[in-house]
Amino acid sequence: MSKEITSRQQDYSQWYNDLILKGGLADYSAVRGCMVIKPYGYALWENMRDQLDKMFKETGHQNAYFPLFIPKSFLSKEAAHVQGFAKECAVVTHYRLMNDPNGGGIIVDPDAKLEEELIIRPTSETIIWNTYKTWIQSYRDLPLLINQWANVVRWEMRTRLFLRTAEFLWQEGHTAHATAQEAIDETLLMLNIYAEFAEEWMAMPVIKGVKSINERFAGAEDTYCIEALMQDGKALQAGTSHFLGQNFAKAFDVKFSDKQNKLDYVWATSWGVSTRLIGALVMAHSDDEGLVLPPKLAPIQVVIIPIYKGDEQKNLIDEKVKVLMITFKALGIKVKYDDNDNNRPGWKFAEYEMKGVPIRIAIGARDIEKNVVEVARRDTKEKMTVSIDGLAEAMHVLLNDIQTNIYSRAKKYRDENISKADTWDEFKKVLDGPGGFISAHWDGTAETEDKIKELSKATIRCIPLSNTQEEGKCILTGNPSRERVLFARAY
RNA sequence: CGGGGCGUAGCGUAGCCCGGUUAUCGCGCCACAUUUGGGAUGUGGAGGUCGCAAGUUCGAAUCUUGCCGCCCCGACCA
Repeated sequence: MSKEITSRQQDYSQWYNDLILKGGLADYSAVRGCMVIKPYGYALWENMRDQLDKMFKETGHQNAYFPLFIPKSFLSKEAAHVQGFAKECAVVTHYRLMNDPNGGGIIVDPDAKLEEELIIRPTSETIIWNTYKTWIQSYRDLPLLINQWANVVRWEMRTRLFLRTAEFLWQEGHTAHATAQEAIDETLLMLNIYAEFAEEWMAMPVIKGVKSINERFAGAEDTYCIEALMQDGKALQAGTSHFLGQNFAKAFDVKFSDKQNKLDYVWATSWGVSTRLIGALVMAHSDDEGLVLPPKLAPIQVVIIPIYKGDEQKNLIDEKVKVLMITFKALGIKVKYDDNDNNRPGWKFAEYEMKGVPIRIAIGARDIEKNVVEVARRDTKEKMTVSIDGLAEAMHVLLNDIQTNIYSRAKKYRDENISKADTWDEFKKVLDGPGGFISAHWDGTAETEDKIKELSKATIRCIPLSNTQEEGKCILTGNPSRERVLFARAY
């Protein structure tokens, strides 16, 4: 009983932290707001990254890499952009250290002050558009479809493991197009890729929508997003895709000649998802026993645990498992045989439950006699006896089944937690009760949105893309409204 | 930045109010043995700038002052 997890009901935040720390995904570090991603957590990120990368490449994007440092003057070229990020920038002012002449150890050399300060990128639009200026002259250079996998820094006041860290890993796509329509199509294409990834790989249902002006990315014309619902009834933005119009092209003077030799500014998009997705994944499926990972992303899909008395039995099991492992791997199943004898089976059972491994197989001498194994699935905690013949195929099917099951479970929860509210009282009642998404009328003004946020801490998560038009009255002001939007308290 | 909590071995803790042997206990770690179908047991062992600094005192984990760090809640945000 060395690793107790706080229950969700007792303290949801603590539960979340326990899962991350005790599940071996990450650790706190010596640096405020920055975490260490441990091998198991990083393996999960690699799986997510690899799949997304594949999807980006399938849609014609290429990877590139731009500098970590952004000259201060670049950031201020797009007015809205700098306003959005100025308050959370880490700034490099010097380039050298020296021994303190007063014996105080190492100090910053005052003579080594940079002429122009460098900002550690909070996002890379500016450095990238400064570069695109030199890459784009003609419509023949378009579209330019680039993605970058990188780390970025945002000096957040309050941080949380994976959900909001001062430094985080992400990908940022930055594309340039000849027409507005093409850029809008790209924005939506990437939004759909994010949604597909969230639903099919993370098994996490999301709502696609567009942000209100208040919630829009700094420098964008339109911000699209996917919004997911966590088990505590709070929403989480899982990915964003921005139509940037010609804002950055104008700020960085990026023009191209069209077929008629007419000069025009190019149209831009940017889109990103981050290690925050790991936080989303954790909160979407896990329970009080630990993580529950979707098979498609789990670093370990099947763990095999031997149960034996003495070397003779152990050897027998080893032989059997060796053959099984080959059949598992042939089907592309990520399997681990844990025959470490430091820990007994019971300990391992608990440990792999904590780590969210989708399937656990226990195999002992008496199983081999009967040509069976014990299979336990993490999502339902169900145990069953399965024949060794065709085991890999059966597990392959079961992994798919688990993937589908946790998706349906999450979707059922999500759907049950979308409520309609037509009055302020109803609205507050849901928020202070179960939470979740609230579909409500809003008069469309930023002032009202701010007021609602101030009064209820709920924000407009998005205006769903497939929204039905419907006459109604704003829940706060009673002013006329043409459609409902989704509110929630959010991470 | 405001509110709350915390800092003692890798982790979790007792001791602090009321200063006084060698700083408590559990987990983990190392060795050996017995074990292995839901977090094993025994025996032996290693491991400590009590967050940092100054002060009070014969004597400080304990009292005083200052500082630092972390976590949780809120404002900011992906």
